[in-house]
Amino acid sequence: MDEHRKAELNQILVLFYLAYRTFTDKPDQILSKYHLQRVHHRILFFVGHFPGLTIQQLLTVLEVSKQALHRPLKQLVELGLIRYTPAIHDKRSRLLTLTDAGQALEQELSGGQRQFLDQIFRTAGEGAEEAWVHIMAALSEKRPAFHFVEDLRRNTDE
Amino acid sequence: MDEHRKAELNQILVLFYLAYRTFTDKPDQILSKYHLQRVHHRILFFVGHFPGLTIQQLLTVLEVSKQALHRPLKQLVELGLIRYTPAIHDKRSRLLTLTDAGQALEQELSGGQRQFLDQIFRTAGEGAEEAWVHIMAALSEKRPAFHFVEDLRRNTDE
DNA sequence: GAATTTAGGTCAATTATATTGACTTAATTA
DNA sequence: TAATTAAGTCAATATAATTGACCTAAATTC
Repeated sequence: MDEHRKAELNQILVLFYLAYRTFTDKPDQILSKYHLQRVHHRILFFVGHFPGLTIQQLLTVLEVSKQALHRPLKQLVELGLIRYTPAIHDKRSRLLTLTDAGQALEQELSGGQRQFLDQIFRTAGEGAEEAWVHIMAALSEKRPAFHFVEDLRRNTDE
Repeated sequence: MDEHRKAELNQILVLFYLAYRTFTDKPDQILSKYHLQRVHHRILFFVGHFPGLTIQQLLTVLEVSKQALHRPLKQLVELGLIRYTPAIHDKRSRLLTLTDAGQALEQELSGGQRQFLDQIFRTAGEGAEEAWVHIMAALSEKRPAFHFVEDLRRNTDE
C-alpha cells in the first residue's frame, strides 16, 4: 500500500471514529439527564428491536459478562422501563420487553439517530444507502454476534 | 416514519454498532498483549497521522480532559513509543511524534484496519467507497472536532 | 515592564465501572 | 436421578474518568 492510499485510509479511519462519536453523542447527553449510560441505551435498543429477548441472548449480542449486565438491567427494571414477561416454553428464561415508558425513552434515544440516518440517506445519491449498508455488513459479518442477530431477526420475523 | 422503515433503520443501527465493535476488536486484542487500551491506540493513531501534534490539539481531537490523557500519554512516552520534539515557535508546546517502535505498533494496530477497509472497498461496487465516505462525513460534520481535524490536515498538507 | 493568559504537568479524592470467582435457586434435559 | 442451564447475587480487585486544586515556564497583552 502506497503512502497516498495510506493517508487516504487514515482520513477514513478518522471519519469512522468521528461519525461513531457523533452518533452516540446526543443519546449520551439525554442519558446523562437520567443518570444512565451507553449500556442502558444498548439494552433499551436491543430489547425494543427484539421484544421477548432473553437475558442470555442479550448477553450474547452485547458481548458483556453477566455481572456487567446485571446492574444496568436491574436499574432499568426498577425504573419501570423494562419488564419481564413469563416464558411459557422455559420457565427459567425471562423474556424482556419495554414498558410504555421504556418505549418512550428508547424513541427519545434512538429516534434521533434513525431520523438523522434517514435524512442523510435521502439526501445522498442513488444507491448510497445500499453501498453503506453493504460495507457495514462486510465489516460486521466475521463477528459471531452478527450471525446471532441475523438468526434472531429471522425468528422474530416468522 | 412508518414501522417498516423504522425496523429497517434499526437493522442499520445494529450494523453500525457491530461494525464499529468489529473494527476495534482486533486492535484491542493486540493492545491487551501490551496492557494498553483503546485510548492508547487513538493517541498513537492521531500522532502518527498528524506528526508534530501538540498536547492541546490532541486533547481537542480526542475530546478528553487533560487529566484523562495524562496517564496513557505518559505511559506511551515511558514505553518509548512517543517522543517530544521541541517546538521552535512556542517553547511551551511539546510536539508529539512516533518513535520507530511507536510507528511499528501503530502499523500493527491500524494497518489491519486499513487493509480490511481497502479490501472491502475494492470488492464493493463502483462508487461504494465514495458513498460510504460521503455518509460518514455527513455524520461527522456537525462535530467541532471534525472541522478542527480538517484544518489540521490542510495545515499538514502545506 | 508588569499583569494576564496559555501550554503543560501533577496530585488527591471521588465516583463509576468492569472483571473474576464463587455460590445459590429453580427448571430443564440426559 | 444426575447433570446442565438460566438467572441472580456477593465480594474483592482493578481500572478508569472526573473534578478541583495547584504548580512552572513561556508567551501575550496592557
